[in-house]
Amino acid sequence: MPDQVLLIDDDEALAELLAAYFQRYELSLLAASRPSQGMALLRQRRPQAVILDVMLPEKDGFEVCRDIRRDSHVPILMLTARGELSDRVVGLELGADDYLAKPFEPRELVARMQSLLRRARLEHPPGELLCFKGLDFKGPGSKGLEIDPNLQQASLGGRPLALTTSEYQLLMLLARHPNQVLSRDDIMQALKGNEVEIFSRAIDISVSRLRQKLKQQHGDQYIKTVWGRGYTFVGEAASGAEP
Amino acid sequence: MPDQVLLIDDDEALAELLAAYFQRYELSLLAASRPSQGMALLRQRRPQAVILDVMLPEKDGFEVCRDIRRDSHVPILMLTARGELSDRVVGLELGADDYLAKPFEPRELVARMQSLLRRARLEHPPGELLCFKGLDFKGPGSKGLEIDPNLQQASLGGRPLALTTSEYQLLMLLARHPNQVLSRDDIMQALKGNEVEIFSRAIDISVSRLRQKLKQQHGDQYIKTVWGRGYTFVGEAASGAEP
DNA sequence: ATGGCCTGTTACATATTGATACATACAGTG
DNA sequence: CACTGTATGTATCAATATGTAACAGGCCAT
Repeated sequence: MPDQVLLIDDDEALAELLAAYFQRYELSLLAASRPSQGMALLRQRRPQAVILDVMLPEKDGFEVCRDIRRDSHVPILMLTARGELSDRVVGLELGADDYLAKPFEPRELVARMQSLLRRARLEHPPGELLCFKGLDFKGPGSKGLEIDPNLQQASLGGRPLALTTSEYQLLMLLARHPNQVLSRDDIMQALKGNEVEIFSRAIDISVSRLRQKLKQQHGDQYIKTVWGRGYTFVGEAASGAEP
Repeated sequence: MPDQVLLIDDDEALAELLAAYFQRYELSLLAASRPSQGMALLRQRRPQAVILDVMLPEKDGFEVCRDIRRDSHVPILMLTARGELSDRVVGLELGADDYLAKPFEPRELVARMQSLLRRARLEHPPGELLCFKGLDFKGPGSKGLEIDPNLQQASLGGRPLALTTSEYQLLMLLARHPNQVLSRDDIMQALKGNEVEIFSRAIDISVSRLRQKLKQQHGDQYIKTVWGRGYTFVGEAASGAEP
């Protein structure tokens, strides 16, 4: 079953062109020329991704993006006017996942769309619980760290952690790559998307906050700093249920 | 014996170019133009690393990457389309170890490959605890030196050591080559890569600091100096868990 | 608007690392 | 053995990287 992509753009010619193009890559295109129609299709057909033009009748693409984000995490690729970098920044903040400046090569759109779809599929390993052994060898009752992607909920030693969204995402990212160094850049890319400031301590701060919440009476931590390179999650995977 | 690297890419010209280039750096190249061929070579020849293009016939590089990861930890360097940062994210999810955007300088590919190979040589098979008998024969309670690659944690006499990243790496390197002289150059290569000053006392200083942290009341030390040649780790391996 | 939460920035405290400098150890010389 | 040139040990300093408290702006639900 091919992935379905919803295009919201009033350019009918583009819609036809893309529909033909997408077929070659086993993608099926749903086209909506107006936002209201797009939102309706989104609810009815549940596409795997959305392509959203910035210039639209009724309301602009940013508002539509925000509307979509209110009740869906569907990947959104925005078509921005040529090189409007500020558009990209705004879009980012509203939750878009990628951008492409008009005019573009259809091939590039397909490539980026495939990339988005891949990412989305990867990020939704349905229901798989991530478990790691406890680090404090003294306490026998400790159940270690558990991350539940369904509930977006992590718990330590059986007690739920009150993590914010970004803290949860950071923990998830790290935990899915145990014993692997992730550079600040990698983390930025994964969490924030492409357009990011080179110099920022944002990641350090997030890690610091996450560590504090993960630190119950342990001296030890799941997140280790690799000086000059980045951060690493250390932890032995534990099978779902405890013996 | 040179390291063998497997290239999976349908660009024959690139394969030839790289083969010639690699020779100069004592690397040998195995080329496969299709994923199926690549997987076969991977099983037969057991290369030390893999270079994987994203755009491939049959199936894309991401899928191949995932396939490889199903039964191998071999280091993978992915060649991504220009600037596709989201590809980088996806690759990360799938377990690739490094990325390079096309087009690239062959020299850069070689550099990154050497870095990957070095890292792979340094790394210990996951999960295996390195244990050495205690050196102080007076104290019977001593549990000696233990290095846990999972937790990136070394402990002496049962007490965890507070080692910095580079101290831990140095200890790991030495301990993985017990009773073998490692020159300062070897150590530099292994820990820092090629981009280092020829003449530097950095290693001596690191060894000095590591020795201080390893020196609990012992007069004796795990790390011996071999005058004019380098350093050696002396220690009798002890079986994994002690009662 | 108001207040609370989330998140990034600024600013400063610490930690890590390598260079310099000097003390000491070693090997070779007479 | 004393002397010399070189290698090594390590204290101290400086540059850079990281940790985190305090602050501020944005967003959201009243």
